[in-house]
Amino acid sequence: MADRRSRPRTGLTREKILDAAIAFVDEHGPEALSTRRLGAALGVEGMTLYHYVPSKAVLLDGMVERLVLQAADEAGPAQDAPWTEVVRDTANALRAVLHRHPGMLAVIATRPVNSPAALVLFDRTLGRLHSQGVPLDLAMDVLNAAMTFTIGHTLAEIGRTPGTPAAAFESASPSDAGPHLGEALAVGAGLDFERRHHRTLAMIIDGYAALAVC
Amino acid sequence: MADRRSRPRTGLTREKILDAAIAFVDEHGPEALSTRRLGAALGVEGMTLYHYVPSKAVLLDGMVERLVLQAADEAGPAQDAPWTEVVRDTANALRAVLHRHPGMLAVIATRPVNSPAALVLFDRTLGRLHSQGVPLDLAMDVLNAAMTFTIGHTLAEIGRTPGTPAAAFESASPSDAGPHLGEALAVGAGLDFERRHHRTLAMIIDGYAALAVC
DNA sequence: GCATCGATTCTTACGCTGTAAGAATCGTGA
DNA sequence: TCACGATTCTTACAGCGTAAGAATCGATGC
Repeated sequence: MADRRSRPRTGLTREKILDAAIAFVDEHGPEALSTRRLGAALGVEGMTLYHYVPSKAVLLDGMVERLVLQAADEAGPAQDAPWTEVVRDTANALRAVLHRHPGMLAVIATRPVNSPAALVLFDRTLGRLHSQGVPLDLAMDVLNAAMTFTIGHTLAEIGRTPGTPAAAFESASPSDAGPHLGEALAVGAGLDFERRHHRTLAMIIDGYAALAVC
Repeated sequence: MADRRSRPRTGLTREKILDAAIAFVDEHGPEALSTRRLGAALGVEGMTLYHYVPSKAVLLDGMVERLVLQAADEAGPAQDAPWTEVVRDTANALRAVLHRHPGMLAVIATRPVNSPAALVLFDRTLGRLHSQGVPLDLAMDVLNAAMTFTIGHTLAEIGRTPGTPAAAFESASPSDAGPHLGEALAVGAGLDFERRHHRTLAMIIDGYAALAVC
């Protein structure tokens, strides 16, 4: 354990940098993230970060991976739950994490999740479904559908441009939205995103459950 | 019609700029789009664009709006089709447009679609569903679900980082992907994205159709 | 034809970005 | 104590978005 000759002077770590970067984009938006500003938030010059992370692209990938791992932890260790619950939990955990880190949505949407850790997680979930008799191709499809729907839905729910924190339709007043949309908004339709997500997710899962039985 | 005293010297137009910008991101990726480079592609200095578009943010919004209008045109004028067909056509048209302009995916995912034109279109589709007896809140939900799923699904399908044109799992060889994912890929599962999109979309639509009947 | 005017384009400049290269600094093992 | 290596900072460069103003061009009024 003495392979490191000297210790960091400020306790800086790749993980600390990634977490600080996630906190930073949550507070200031992804477009405000720069090496110099992130360094300043960590009490360090911008170039110092390059000793821990080779480039900004890798930094962003690391942030995404951190979120994916967090979502996986959250999905809970209900190892023997029926696969429909597994899929539902996974999607809900992803949604919860994205809600807790709204600044990361634009990042995760713009960047493929190809990190080894993410693949391992995906594979593990795939295995859970397969062990319960779900054919592999259906397992791939229902997982992919649940995740992609969740990301798309959360994208529509949480404002996407950093300056526009409101959801897609909340910012539109009923007056300028057109007759039908205006009426729907006046009734309050389309604003309970959690309920809508839950309902559509159930349709997807039920649909694949019916396929898996046949 | 003589309110304009002088004519543009290179035939430049807001629309031409937006189309050139879309073509540019399709070819070089969204991160390569800069005012100077886009100007060069149009045979003009970068600052010239600011005479037609007030900022890069507005430029990006305009590009997204152009795509939305294009998708609406594509959905076809089957005015009296059953609402399930309307939803399906709308989602498929969106998917087709996104496929034709892969560089725009990151842009459209990062930017809310709040333009007046987009709202008018959404309202019109909402009205089509409502006139066939679909309650407004269900119409909102099924449209939102179909669109968000389509965007999320296409995000997962088409590589997201500009340097990574491959789909999410195509780049992962079966060997390093884990046992189950590896087996699934070896069988070729999860690669026919069009079929998968179509199938899950049908589940969503059918699910809401069942709700609308009750 | 010529002058004029306004629309269009270009030039310059500023602070910001990511990051390459190398110098400076500090904690630790010998 | 000394030297080494890990860590941090300094400097520099090209490119970014864009503010401000100068230059240029085409159509119009005389």
